[in-house]
Amino acid sequence: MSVIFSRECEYAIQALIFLAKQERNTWISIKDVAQQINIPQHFLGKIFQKLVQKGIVISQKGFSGGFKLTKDVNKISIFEVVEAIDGDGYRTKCVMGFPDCSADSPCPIHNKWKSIRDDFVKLIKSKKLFELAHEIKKPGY
Amino acid sequence: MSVIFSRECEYAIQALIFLAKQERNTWISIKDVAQQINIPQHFLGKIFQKLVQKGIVISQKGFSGGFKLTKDVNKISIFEVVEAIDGDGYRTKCVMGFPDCSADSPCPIHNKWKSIRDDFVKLIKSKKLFELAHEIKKPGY
DNA sequence: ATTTATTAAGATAATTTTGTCTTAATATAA
DNA sequence: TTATATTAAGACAAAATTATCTTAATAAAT
Ligand code: SF4
Ligand code: SF4
Repeated sequence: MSVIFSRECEYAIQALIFLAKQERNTWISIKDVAQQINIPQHFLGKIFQKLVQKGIVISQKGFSGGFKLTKDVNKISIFEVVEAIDGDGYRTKCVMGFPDCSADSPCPIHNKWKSIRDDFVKLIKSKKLFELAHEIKKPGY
Repeated sequence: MSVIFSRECEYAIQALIFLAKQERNTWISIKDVAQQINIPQHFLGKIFQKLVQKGIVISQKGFSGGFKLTKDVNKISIFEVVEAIDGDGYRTKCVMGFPDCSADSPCPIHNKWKSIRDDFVKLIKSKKLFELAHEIKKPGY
């Protein structure tokens, strides 16, 4: 199992960090991305389709087409990517899986959990692709 | 998708909180637990098998058999339950899914993430079934 | 125009997770 | 000793997630 994000979402983040490292205003093909960061090509294709729909990347069909980011790399946060792919479940649902609990009479872990969760959301909102692209050192990046 | 723990693990936590609410030293049947907290009976059966193997509950076959907690309710933490069912992946793997990253040269989110994660582990280590059983108010509990 | 490299999209498949069914073993009660 | 209620265990099934394959649409280069 993954930690918090789905596999799909993890791939999205990794792929966008890769895109953010490339020269701006050039079309990068799925094939390139998938090969370089070593994730399944066609699965990534579908992920990119979602990201196009959400306005995070733009696509160009045909010869020497591909994808590029719509906004500047310092305007796209991890949070945005997660919302686009996984939605908000990770920050709205009960961590112990209790259904129908809206914390009107919170259990002994709720408030602390909420604070931890909020810290996490703050973290991924603050971190932009820019920073990660700049600093991350992985094989192929 | 669940938040952090697998469904299986969420069920385990819920079931053990239920057990912790029952009178000590009485055998509680899977059927009772499953019906009361509204989770699949046979799935819960397998979960309890794992918990028996890990020494968190003890089982008694046959007529008027069932399960009960081995230790006292204030000695079993959520952390213990999670380790038994989900293992340690949630606190050891990369949150963005990068393989082969042991944070020797940490990326811009690693340290903050680590600190948040450690807070969470501390939280679930500190909360015992006792507290939750005592305070949680859910239908059927 | 034709070829080629690409995304888009849908069908299919594999894997993992979750859930159900069935039978055997076992312990109690009658 | 027989009937009954239970866990144990394994087979099976359904659903969700992840991954692959195929074809169509499209755009550029020749
Ligand atoms: S109060 Fe407790 S049980 Fe309810 S949603 Fe919050 S963490 Fe879950
Ligand atoms: S340093 Fe960054 S990429 Fe590496 S494990 Fe930590 S969070 Fe993941």
